[in-house]
Amino acid sequence: MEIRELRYFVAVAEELHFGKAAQRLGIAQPPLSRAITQLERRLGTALLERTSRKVTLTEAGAVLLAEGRAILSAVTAAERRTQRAATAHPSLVLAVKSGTAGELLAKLLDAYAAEPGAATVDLLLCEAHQHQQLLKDGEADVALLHLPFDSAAGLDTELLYTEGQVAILPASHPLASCSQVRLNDVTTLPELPVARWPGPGGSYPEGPGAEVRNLTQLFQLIALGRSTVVVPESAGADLRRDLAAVPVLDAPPVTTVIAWPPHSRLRTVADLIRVATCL
Amino acid sequence: MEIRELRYFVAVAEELHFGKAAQRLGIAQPPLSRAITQLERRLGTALLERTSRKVTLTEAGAVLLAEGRAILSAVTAAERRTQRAATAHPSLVLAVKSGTAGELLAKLLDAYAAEPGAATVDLLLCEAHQHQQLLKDGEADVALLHLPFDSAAGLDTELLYTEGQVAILPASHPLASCSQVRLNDVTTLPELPVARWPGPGGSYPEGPGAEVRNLTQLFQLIALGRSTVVVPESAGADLRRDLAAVPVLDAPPVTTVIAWPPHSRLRTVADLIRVATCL
DNA sequence: GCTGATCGATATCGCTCGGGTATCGCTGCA
DNA sequence: TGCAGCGATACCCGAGCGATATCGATCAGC
Repeated sequence: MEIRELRYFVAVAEELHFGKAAQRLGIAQPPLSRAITQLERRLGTALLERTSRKVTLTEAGAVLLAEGRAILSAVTAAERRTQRAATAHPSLVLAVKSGTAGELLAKLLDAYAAEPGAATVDLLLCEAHQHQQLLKDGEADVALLHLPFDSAAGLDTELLYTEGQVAILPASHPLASCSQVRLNDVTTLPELPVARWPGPGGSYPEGPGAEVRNLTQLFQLIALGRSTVVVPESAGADLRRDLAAVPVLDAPPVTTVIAWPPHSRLRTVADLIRVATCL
Repeated sequence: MEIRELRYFVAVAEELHFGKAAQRLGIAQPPLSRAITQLERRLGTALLERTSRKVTLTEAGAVLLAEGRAILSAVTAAERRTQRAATAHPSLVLAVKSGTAGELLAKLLDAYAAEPGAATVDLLLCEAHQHQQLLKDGEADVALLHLPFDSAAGLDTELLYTEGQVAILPASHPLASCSQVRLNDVTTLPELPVARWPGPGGSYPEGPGAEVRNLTQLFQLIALGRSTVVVPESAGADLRRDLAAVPVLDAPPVTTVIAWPPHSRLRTVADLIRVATCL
């Protein structure tokens, strides 16, 4: 199986249309048809059911689509990482969500900078849920992420920090004076619907709450008495005066982990991980 | 970058000899030289330093070797999994070390078999440290492994079971009557050197202890008063009469996890994981 | 029920490129 | 200094990839 064939197959499997896939690939349709047929012959199994009106994936095709996407990511990652390793002083790209525990990050960067032979660290600010793809595509070398919100599937991780969650409420709200609350107390307030974040696909889940993209927006809304949210303790530190943070007893703890692709052998990555776990 | 080029590069990088690599690949040396040169030109970076006497990897080459091996594994895995998905009733291959907690495994298999739409489960008995490669090569769909002994790098895992460790001693040994011991007490007995297991490479670490491959061999040795070992509690259950198990207070706990490749989308794997975590 | 549009498959051609053999040039060693 | 080992280069041939033209099947609309 060759990368070219895989790239072609993934295009067709995603478009479910030979013509459009060929256009996307910048080739004509007949060689695409032929390449897929040949791939099927090599594997000895049908990947697509085609009539002249509709193309659908077989079971085997669905499996190959998932594996193929991962392989294509790995290939672009390999190319990028190889090229970056060839530069004179390769920098280290650390992917973090904007809003990641500022103190931890500052301490980490300081401690690593003090290491002998430390590389320049480039921060790659990304949206939530994006870390994983950045690491798999080779755009980042290492990331800080928050379980269970972010997925660490297929990544190596080391635990850095565990914290509870707090509810952010308008300072004037009756619950704001409680010393602790339960999840149900805050998620079921009809006057303060819990805000919604974009999911992995970038689209918002259904619900009554407002759609927000970042903490500033969100805190504004809460201060206006229009919403509420449950966030990790560190995100609720240093609040505006008109907001209050109340520990939520039964919210799942949030774990900050440092994550990297499993076959990374860069000394700089290893150093950063060592420093991070010793903080 | 094409798979063919990657396969060629990995061969040369491993052999560090164009002639031998060409032989291993079943092609002549000149096209191999040319393919590597072309790969270097495409990536815009040198991968190998060559004189007419010696070939060495550059930094970039070392990175590409690591990434390339992973990609080649992923490709063979994709082929295998695609072909298996095409069979009428794909079975589920579960990789376990011989000696894996028998009771847990039996319960798991029983519970899964009771699931509606359960697939046949093929057990793939493997050596320690082999699981990971079996999953990455697509020979197994899911594995039971023991942290921190086995590495789960790049795999998704779910925790199943945590247990302490016990020292296995001859029943007649003075320590055998203690209710608990410390690691130091048993690992520093000059008359009973701790047995050695083969490492990830299949070779044995240095040390005074005997080399063993399985528990039966080992228990035999211990009964003869020639060795001792620290193993998870479950491996020390149902011992021969001439052996004793003593809890080791400060040995790290052993965690049995179920592990699977991160982009597995097989319903049968998902079912097995669900059953396993609900045991 | 016919007709045209849509879409994947097939036929055929030209050219690129991968693989082969022969040979060169460099290097370390006797 | 001559030889052996090894990678690079030169050159040739055939497989395979991509393009164009065309076919055949299926569905929509009148």
